[in-house]
Amino acid sequence: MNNIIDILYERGFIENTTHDKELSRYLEDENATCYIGFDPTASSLHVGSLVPLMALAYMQKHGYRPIALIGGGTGLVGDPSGKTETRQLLNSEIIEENICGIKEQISRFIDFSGGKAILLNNADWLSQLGYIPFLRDIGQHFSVNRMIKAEIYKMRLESEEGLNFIEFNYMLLQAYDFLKLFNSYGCRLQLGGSDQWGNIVAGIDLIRRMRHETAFGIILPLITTSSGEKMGKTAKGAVWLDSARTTPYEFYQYWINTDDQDVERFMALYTFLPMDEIRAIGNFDEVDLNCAKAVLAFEVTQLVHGREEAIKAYNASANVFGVRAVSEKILPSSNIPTSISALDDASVPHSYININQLKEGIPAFKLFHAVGLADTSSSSRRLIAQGGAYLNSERLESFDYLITDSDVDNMEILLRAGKKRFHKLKVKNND
RNA sequence: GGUGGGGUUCCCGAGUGGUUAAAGGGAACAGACUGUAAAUCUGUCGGCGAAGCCUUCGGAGGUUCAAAUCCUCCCCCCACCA
Repeated sequence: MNNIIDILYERGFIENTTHDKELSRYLEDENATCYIGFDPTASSLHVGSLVPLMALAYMQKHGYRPIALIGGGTGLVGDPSGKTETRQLLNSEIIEENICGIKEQISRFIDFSGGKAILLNNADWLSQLGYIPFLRDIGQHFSVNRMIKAEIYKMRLESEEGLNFIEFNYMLLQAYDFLKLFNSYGCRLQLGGSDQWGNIVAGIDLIRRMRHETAFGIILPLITTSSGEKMGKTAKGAVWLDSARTTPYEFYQYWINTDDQDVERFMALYTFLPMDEIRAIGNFDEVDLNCAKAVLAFEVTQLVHGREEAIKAYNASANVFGVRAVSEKILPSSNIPTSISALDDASVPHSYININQLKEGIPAFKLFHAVGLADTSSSSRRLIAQGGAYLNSERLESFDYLITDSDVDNMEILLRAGKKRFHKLKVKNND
C-alpha cells in the first residue's frame, strides 16, 4: 500500500475528499503540491493542530511538496468557521510574534531544507490587496445566496451571536489564497479540518471559474476523545506544543492518560509507527495497553519536544508513578528506551527550598498553595480536609500540619495532590 | 434610526427588596473502586491563618435599615422594522 490516499485513509486522516478519482490521478504525480493553513491566533500551536501537521508530514514523507501557509493576513480578519462567537481581532504586532513561534513548531514536523517544503504567510499578498480590484476580480465569482447556505454561516446566522461583515469575507480570502498558491506553485490540493469544508470548496470553485482548472480538497476529521471531548482540551485549557506553556512532562502525562479506546486510533494519527504493529493494540491486555500508552506518550513527546525531553519525561513518570517497563514485543518500531532510570526525576515538577525555612516549619496548606498544587489557600485547605493531600506518600490528616526539616527524606520532600499531581521540594543546605 | 428582548459566580441557566455566596445542570477537584483508563457512587466547588470578615450578579451613580432584585445615566449583544 503506497498510495498516499490509502495510507491517509488507513491511519484515520481522511473524513472526506472532493472528486476522488481525479484526486488520485493528481497524486500519481510525485511533484504534486498540497497546502494546509495555520492560524496565528496564538504564539504556539496546540494538540489540535497535530492532525494537520502529521497529515502534511505524511505527504512530505511520500515525496510530495507541502506548503504550510500561515494566515498572517487572514488572522487579521478572523475565521468564523466552527466558532460560535466572534473571534477577537488581533493586531499585526501580536500576529507577527505568533508567526515566529508557529514557524518553529511546524519545522519540527516538516523539512523545509532545499525547497522540499515551502512556508508562506498570506499577509504577503493579502495585506496589499486593493479593495475595489478585489471586489471586481474575486467578489464577482461569489454568490451571496450560496454563501449564506454554507453550514458555517448558516450556523452563525441562526445563532444569537450573529455574523459580522468582516467574518463573512473570510471565505473569499481563503479562496483567494488557494487561487494564489495554484497560480504561483501549481498547488491543487488543500487539506483542512471539517470546519474548513466551505472555505476549501470556495477555493476550488474560484480556481475553476477563473482558471478553468480542477483543484482538490481533503477534509481531515475533527478528533475527539471517546468521551466526546475535543482533542487537546483540558480543564486548564489547551495542551500546547510550546514547552513554556505546557511542559514536556505535562505533555507526556496528557498522552499517557489517553482513554483505552483511543490508544489505537491516536497511535495511527500521531505517530509514524507502522500500522501492522498498531493494529496489535486491539488484542492487548490491560498491562500491555498501559505500556502502549507509554509508547504513545513517548513518541508524541519525542516528535514535539525531541528525544532528550521525551526520555526525561518518561523517566520522571517512572520516578513518581513507578517503573513501567515496555517489553520489546510491544510496538517494536518505537525507539522508546527499554531501560528506565527512575532516579532521573528532572522533569517532575519541582522547586527548591532552603533548609532554614523548614526549621521554622510551614503549615501544610500554605506549602501546597505555594507550590502550585492548589490554586488558593482555601482550595488547599479543602484538598487536605478531603484527604487528597499526601506528604512523602502519607496522607495528611490536618490542613495546618507543620511541615518541618524532619519531613525531609533524602534531601527532598514529595508532595502529592490527588492521585496524579506531584511536586518535589528539593532542599538546599546553604543560605 | 425605531420597537422589543437580553448581559448572573468557569460554562449553561434560575432568581425580581431581606431567610441569597445566590436553585438546578455541566465542567472541575477530592474520596471509594481501579490499571496514571472508562463507568459508577459520595463529598467539595468566591476569597481570607477560617472566628468572623471581605468581594461577586455589564459599568457608574441613587433610593432603602437592607439591593442581583427598585430608580437614573452609560456600555455591549440579539430580534424585528427601516
